[in-house]
Amino acid sequence: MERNLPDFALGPVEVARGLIGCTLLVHGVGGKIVEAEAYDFDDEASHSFGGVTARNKAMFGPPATAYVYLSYGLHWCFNLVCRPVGQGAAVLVRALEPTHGVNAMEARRGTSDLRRLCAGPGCVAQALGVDRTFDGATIGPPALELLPPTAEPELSIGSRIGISKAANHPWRFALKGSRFLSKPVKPV
DNA sequence: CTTTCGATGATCT
DNA sequence: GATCATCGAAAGG
Repeated sequence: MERNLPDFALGPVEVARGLIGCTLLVHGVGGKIVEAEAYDFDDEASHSFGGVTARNKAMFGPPATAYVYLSYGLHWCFNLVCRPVGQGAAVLVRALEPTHGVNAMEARRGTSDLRRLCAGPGCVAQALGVDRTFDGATIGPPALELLPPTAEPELSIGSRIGISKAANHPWRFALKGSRFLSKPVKPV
């Protein structure tokens, strides 16, 4: 059964689920998405909660564009914008299984530990060379490519991590059994 | 294996 | 002035 890219006409929870198993490439470098979290438009934990600001305005742009922000003053984090249009819903890409351009990623990350190369949102952005210049960018070659899964992924589902508000929603999705996750998914 | 903590700066109140 | 969708090193079991 052939799988497709997630339908960005759907909300962030469906898109986050659908992104697992897709391949994300930035200028040809990246890997298979094994972990993603949904941030909805009416979600207290979402940067969009409370309306448009200078930082989050890309979240309110068209679906299938990027929202990139600086976390803790140190780490870039990469999101994909979803419907509803103009409401600020997005999916945070949290971990990849490295497949393309491993040498480049090792150089950027300063490690050759394959397992930790893209294990966490800050690590993903660093490995792929993502920074503020990608904020608001539209998905499409050559800079930003998203390829569909080659097989039906089996999922693990858990609560989002690293947040203090609205932490109870089961909006963290992962490829079951992957050893490239930022953290294990707690059993339901 | 786990928990704790410092780095570091933009953002928002 | 407080918070923060993080990371990695260090210390403890």
